[in-house]
Amino acid sequence: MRMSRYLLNTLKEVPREAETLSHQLMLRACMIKKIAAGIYTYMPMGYRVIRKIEGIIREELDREGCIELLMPAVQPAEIWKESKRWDFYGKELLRFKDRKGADFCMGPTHEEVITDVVRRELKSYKQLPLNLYQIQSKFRDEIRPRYGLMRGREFIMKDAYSFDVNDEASEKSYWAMYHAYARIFHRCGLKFRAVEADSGAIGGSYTHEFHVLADTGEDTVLSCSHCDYTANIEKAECRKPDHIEHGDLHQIEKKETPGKKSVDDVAEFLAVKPEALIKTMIFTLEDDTAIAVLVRGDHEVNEVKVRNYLGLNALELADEEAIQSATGGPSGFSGPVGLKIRILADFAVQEMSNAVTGANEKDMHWVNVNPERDFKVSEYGDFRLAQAKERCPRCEEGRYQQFKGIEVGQVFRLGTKYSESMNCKFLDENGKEKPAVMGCYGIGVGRTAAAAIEQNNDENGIVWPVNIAPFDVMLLNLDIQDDAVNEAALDLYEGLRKEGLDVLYDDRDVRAGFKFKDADLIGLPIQVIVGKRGLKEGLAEVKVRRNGERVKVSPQDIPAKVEALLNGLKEQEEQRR
RNA sequence: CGGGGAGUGGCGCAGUCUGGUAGCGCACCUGCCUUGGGAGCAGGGGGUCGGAGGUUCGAAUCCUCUCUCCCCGACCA
Repeated sequence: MRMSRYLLNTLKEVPREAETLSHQLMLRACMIKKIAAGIYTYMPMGYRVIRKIEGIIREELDREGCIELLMPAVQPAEIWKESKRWDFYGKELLRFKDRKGADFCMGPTHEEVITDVVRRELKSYKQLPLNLYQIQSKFRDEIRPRYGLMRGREFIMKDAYSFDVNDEASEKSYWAMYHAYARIFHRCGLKFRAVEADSGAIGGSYTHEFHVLADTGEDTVLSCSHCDYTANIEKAECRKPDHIEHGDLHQIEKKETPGKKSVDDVAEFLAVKPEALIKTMIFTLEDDTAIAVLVRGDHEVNEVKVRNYLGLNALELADEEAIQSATGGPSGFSGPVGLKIRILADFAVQEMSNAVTGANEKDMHWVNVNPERDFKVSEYGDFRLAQAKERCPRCEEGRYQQFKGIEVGQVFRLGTKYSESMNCKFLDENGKEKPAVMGCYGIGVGRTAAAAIEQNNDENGIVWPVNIAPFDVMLLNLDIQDDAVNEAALDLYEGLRKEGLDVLYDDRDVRAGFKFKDADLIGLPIQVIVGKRGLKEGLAEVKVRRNGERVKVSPQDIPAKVEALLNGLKEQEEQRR
C-alpha cells in the first residue's frame, strides 16, 4: 500500500479524552475514531489489526472443528423471554421497539439465537458434538464506557457455542476451547493467564477468563504464591478465619461521633483500628426489600458473592432513602443492632468482639458490640473481597499475590440452562429425548488489539507483535524527489511484495524525520529505509522496531533479510509467557 | 445514579472573571527554501463559540433550561 494513497492521518498531540496508553496510541496512529461514547469506527489501519486477530482465531477454531456462521445483531424479545433473560438482564441490554411495537434488543451475546438455530436443526446424537462460532459486533449499554476499545459499548466479539450429548463430552469441548484460546493468545504475542472466575449473569457452572497482564488492566487477579489457584478478585475465595477465643465482653455503649461516617474517620475518632469496626452495608433486592451485609471494617463487601449466595441477578447498594427506611438512620451510621431486616455477615465478623458499629441514628455509634449477644445474624458466609497477602484458601503454604489483567476471553460451561428452557433436544442412542449440554466461549477482538498495545509499546509508539501487525514492513523512501532513490524504493516495494509480505510504502513528499516518527508510532515490526545517503554505498537499511537495531543490506538481499527477521521475531513472540 | 470537570475550525488550547472586530499552536492549501529523527519564511482556506430561550444598543463572555463528552465513586460483565 502506498501511504500517499492511504487514509492515515497521524496525530502529534494526544486527544484529551484518551486516558490509557493503548487508547492514546490508537488515536494517534489513526486506528479508531469515536462517533459516540463507546462507539468507534475502525479506521483502515485499525481494521487490519482486527482482521489479523480474527484470522488467527479462525485458524485455531477451525482446527478444533468449530464451524463459522453469522447471526443477526438485532434479536427479538421472544427468545429472551423464553430463556427468562428479558427481565433478568440488566440495563446494559439495549431494548427498543419496531414500528409495530414489538420488542427487540441489540444482541449483547447470542445464547438465545444459537440455541434457537440449533434446536431447529438438531435431531440426533449423531450430529453431536457441534461447535458453532461467529465474529460479529455486539452491543452492551455499559454504564461507563472508557479506554477506547478496551470497554466500548459496541465491540467486535468472537463467540462460540458448543453442544454435546452429556457433561463428559461437554467438558471435553470446554478444555479443547481452553487450549485453543491459549494458542490464539500465544500467537498474538501476548503474555496472559487463564484464571478462575465468577460465571455472572450468563449463568453456568464454572468458567475461566483469559487475562492479558498489564498494569492498566481493569481486572484484579489473585494468584497463590505456592499452588496453582488463580482467580478473578470477584471469585477469589477467602480462607475461613481461625477461631478466636473471645475475652471479656464489655458493656455495650453509645458514643457520639459527629460527622464521622467512613470507617477510617470513625476508627480515628474513637482511637481504634479499622478492623475493630463492623461495616454495615445496606442493599436493595429486586423486590425492594432491604438486607444488611456485615464485613470487618478493613474488608470490602464482594457483591458478586452476596448475589450468588442469594441466587439473585440484581443487587443494588441502597440509596439514602432506602437506608433511612431500613435502618431508621442516615447513611454512614448504619449498624446491625436492633435492625429488623435480614442480616448476612462475613465469616470474619463471627470472630469479632467488642466491636464498633453504627447506631442507626445521626452522629452516633455503638461500641463494645458483640455478635449474637447484641444482634442476630441470619447467615454467615464468605461475602468479602479477598486481598493481596492473605493466606491461600486452597493450600497451607501460599499467600495471595495480586496483579492487573485485561480480560480478553472467557470460556463458560452452560450446562442445559438454555437447552432446557428453550427446548433444544436430541434423541440419544436409545431413542430417548435429551437436552444438549452447552458451553460458550468469547473473545473480545478489539480488546485484544488494545491489550496488545498496552503490552507492546515504547516512548515512540506502538511495537506490534508480528502476527497481528497491520502490515509486516514499513518501506521508507527518504528522497521522493530523487530518481535513483525512487527507483530503488519501487524495486524494493515490488520485491518485498513478491515475498508475500504486506508492505506499507511511505512515498509521501515529507521530510525524513517526519517519516521516521510516523513509522515508529505506527509500529510495524520491520522498517526498510532507502535514502540517498545509503544508496551511495549501494545499500539500504533494515531496522527492527522492537529493539531499534539497524543493519545495512544490499537491496537485492533485503526481502530475504526481512523475511528472516520476521520469522525470528515471530518465534520469540509466540514463546512469551 | 451521585460527585467533579469540560464543550471555541480536524487535533491541542487561549479568550469568559471585568459584555464591544473570534485568536494561537499543530494539521490542511499555495509559493520559496530545506531534506537521515515531527525544519524555516511568506501567503491562504476553514469556526451558527454544543443547543434553546432570556437580559442588553451589543453576548463565546451574564441568567435559565437542555444536550454531549471526560474523570472519580461501594458502578459494569
